[in-house]
Amino acid sequence: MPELPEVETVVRGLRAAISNHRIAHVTHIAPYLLEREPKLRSIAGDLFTDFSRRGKFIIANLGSGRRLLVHLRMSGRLVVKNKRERLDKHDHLVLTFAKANEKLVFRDVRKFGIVQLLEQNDLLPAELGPEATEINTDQLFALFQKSMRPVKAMLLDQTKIAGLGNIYVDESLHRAGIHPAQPAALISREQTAKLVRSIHQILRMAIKNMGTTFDSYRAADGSTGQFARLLRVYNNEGGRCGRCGGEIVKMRLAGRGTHYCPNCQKLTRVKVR
DNA sequence: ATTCTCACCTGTTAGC
DNA sequence: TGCTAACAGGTGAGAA
Repeated sequence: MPELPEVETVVRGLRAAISNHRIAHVTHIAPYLLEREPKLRSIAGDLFTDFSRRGKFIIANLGSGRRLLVHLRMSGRLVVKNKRERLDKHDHLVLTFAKANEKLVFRDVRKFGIVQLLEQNDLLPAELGPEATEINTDQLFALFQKSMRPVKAMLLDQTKIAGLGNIYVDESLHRAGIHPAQPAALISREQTAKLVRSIHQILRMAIKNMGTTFDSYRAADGSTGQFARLLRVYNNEGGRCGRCGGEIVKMRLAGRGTHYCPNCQKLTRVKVR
């Protein structure tokens, strides 16, 4: 569910709400979470100093020098609530704070999400490419040159470029006029430059709109993202293309539902321009 | 080495 | 109405 703009929005919300909050209690720990992270209880007494993001990982820096790492995967949520608010059956972890009247609740219907504690010198559990917000044409073009994989598969590969997911890949490719199945190595430098601009613009707008909520995604204060209404192709099968008036179609590619405009995103067998 | 498919888990929706 | 199958914002392991 959450991609870079959603995760960034959550991180900003956490930063504003619970920076410098000391964790008093760790409760309602779902057994599956404790199995994956046996040291989870040891964050009791520690301090949330600040929050950051790398790709789709939320990183909570702790006073002890450790980091609490959260990945929301498909259906995870990290929401700050009033201490007295009732829990849901999918709330799998609750942190309460020493002074404030709030609690931090991790909810995850599908249980794909990850909560992990990193010691001071531990690396992130995944190797990540450059941030999608920061990648430049040289970097992306060099990646593209090396592979004939569909460009969509390349953009979804977090080890190559970090932060994009299914929504923003489809939106970026549409804005750049590139077919999702276009072999990466057949994309020109000029097209790559346009794609980089598209990625940056889409992500900037999505962050400004607090991300995209269809269903489960929520910001740290529980609010929904407003970017869904600005999507051009994602979830818009049968709709009109904003660039040419053509019909948006949906296909399956890289194992994912893929939305595009066949009229302005054409496959080419050779490198053009 | 690279790339693809499936599995993970629960809920919702489309189709019969 | 009720059942079943397919699908959902992600990614890791194992197979090809």
